[in-house]
Amino acid sequence: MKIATYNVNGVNGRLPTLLAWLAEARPDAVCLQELKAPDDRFPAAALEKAGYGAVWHGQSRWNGVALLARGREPVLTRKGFPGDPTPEASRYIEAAVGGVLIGCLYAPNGNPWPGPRFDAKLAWLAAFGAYAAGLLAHGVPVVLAGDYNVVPTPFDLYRPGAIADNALVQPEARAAYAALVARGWNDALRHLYPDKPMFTFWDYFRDAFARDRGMRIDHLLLSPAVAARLAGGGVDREARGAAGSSDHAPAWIVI
DNA sequence: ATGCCCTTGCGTCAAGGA
Repeated sequence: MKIATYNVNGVNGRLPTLLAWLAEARPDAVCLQELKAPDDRFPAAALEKAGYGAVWHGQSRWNGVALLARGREPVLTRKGFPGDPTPEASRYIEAAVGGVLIGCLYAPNGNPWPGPRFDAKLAWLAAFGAYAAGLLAHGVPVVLAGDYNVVPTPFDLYRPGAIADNALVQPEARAAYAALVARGWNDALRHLYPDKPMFTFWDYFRDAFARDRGMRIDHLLLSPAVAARLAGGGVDREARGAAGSSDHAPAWIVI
């Protein structure tokens, strides 16, 4: 079973590139973030034609998350999570696919730092961490995949010490992510590739992708039951290089 | 120190992104 996460940066604007990637990569389950579309403009028909069932939690202009499943319908378990400090923002959707509970998340960016938006990011990450701890306690197979908007360590960045005033690299944000891993969530791609950066994002500025000035901010965290079955993973960098691409690349695992 | 580039919306610019 191949499970992917992809911040599409506009699901309608990117629909052709999304469909091309789905046909090429053939993931069994996909977490999408930054739909930038309200519920009634989610392209469910086009995705169904491509062979994917879907559940979604949209929002006009910003945020928005969805879960796709190839050849079946995801079994929706929740939109949003208990304790979310900003439930009006569509940042979480969760569904069961093929016996695995999958949480698809889009954490707040938190810029500019410092300030209220960064404080809101920390509050969201703390609340999400508490919810995730509850999932772990159930002992069921869970994958929490999405755009965490955290560069976990300097190694996950094109140049250690770069963008030091950015919300994505602040110690408090890194501590929130580290706390998830410390509680028992397995950072799948870092586990598989301890010596490779595995960037998932390159900004649109300054030819960042061509110069490989990237960062790793999209993560798949696995509960112990899933981590024990981890068989492989990667980042589809070529998707980032396609014309009209999102600024993120898909990241994926196989269990 | 700043902007670069890109998205969506009822829009001719703003706000958010990271």
